[in-house]
Amino acid sequence: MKELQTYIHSLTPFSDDNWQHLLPALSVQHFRKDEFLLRAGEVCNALFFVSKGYCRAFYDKDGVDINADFFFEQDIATNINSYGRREKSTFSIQACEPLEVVRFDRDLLLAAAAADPQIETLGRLCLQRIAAKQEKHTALFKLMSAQERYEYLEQAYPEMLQRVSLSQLSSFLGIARETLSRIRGRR
Amino acid sequence: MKELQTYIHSLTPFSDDNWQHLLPALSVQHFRKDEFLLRAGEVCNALFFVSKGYCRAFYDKDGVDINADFFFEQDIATNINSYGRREKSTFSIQACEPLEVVRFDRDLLLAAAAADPQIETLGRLCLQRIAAKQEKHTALFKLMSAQERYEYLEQAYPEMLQRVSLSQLSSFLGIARETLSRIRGRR
DNA sequence: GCGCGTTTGTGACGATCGTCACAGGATAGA
DNA sequence: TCTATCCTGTGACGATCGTCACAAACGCGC
Repeated sequence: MKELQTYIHSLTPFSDDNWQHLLPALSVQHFRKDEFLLRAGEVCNALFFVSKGYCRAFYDKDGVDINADFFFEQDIATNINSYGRREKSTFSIQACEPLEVVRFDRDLLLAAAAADPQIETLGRLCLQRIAAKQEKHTALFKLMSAQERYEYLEQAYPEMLQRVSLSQLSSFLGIARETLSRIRGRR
Repeated sequence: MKELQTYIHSLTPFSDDNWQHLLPALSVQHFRKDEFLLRAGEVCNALFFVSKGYCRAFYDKDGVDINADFFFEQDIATNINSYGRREKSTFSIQACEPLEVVRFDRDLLLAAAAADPQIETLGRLCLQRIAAKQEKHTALFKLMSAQERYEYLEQAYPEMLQRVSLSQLSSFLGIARETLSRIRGRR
């Protein structure tokens, strides 16, 4: 919870009163490694603020995992298409380590936002972050080769390389595990 | 303006009163083909709702245009990273046809949203749309080969193939113009 | 320290895709 | 109608990357 408060204050002014309005929508949850926060096929009814550990979003492509995204401390994990449009999720979200999150329940959050505009603002700013992250990530694939994508990650998000295994990273970068191993080798 | 009203009503209930609050932030603008809505290096101070025509967002990679996105009628064009975080834009936005847009001025919009929560809600919903579009587009590159990406576009956004030239489409799909020509050829 | 499962490295080979070069079509303006 | 320009198709070739197979390294529990 403390981490969340810090995060919120970094985004927008937020009084105790605002916090009291928000609180009913929140719950702290714990997941063991490999447990699911969201399963493909379900409709996503929550945002998950990561306070400890990390998780991944991944597609199942013909029985093979393809990682869409990783969410570390202070990231917000969700499926926007599912959360926003009430569609079935096309990917799953799963803990990669013992995980602690603050869950934002969608219905309760909407009620809180209707009662307190500052919460609506917070929601908008979170979405801005999420959209910005996506915008950057998509650019990787348009502008860079496999090797360049890896090198970009190396300098822009070095912590990710420390925490995520090569096999998991490869599909996130859209390349084969073997290719990533070779890219890393020649340096 | 009419198109914008229809669009807004499709997102959220919006009274005349809300509209009056929003109006000062809006202006209708016209661009000739090839004119710029935003240039790389500038900070993005507006959202652009496309009412007629279409435009593109593109990166300059070593002097070559790489299309990041296309925005058609009822789309909202902007650079989220620049608009949200006040960073210099890494891409430009340019009219591909004679273009009519409704410009949302950032400062005036923030003021309007502070005065009227329903405008804040509208902003959140627009961002949700933008993020959802990005989420889907990124998935293309992780899950599909060049040919599959083209075929996906063919069935999911057939209008795009009608309006955008093959050369422009190719960089959007992350493939060479020649390759796209061949993909289209074998069918 | 030993064994077992998981992760990473490597070799061989083929498929896909990008690059360069050029030719044929389409389009618009004089 | 003629020409200049832009867009699209196509051939040849090489680079990159994926796939399959297997070996080496690592981590973890006993």
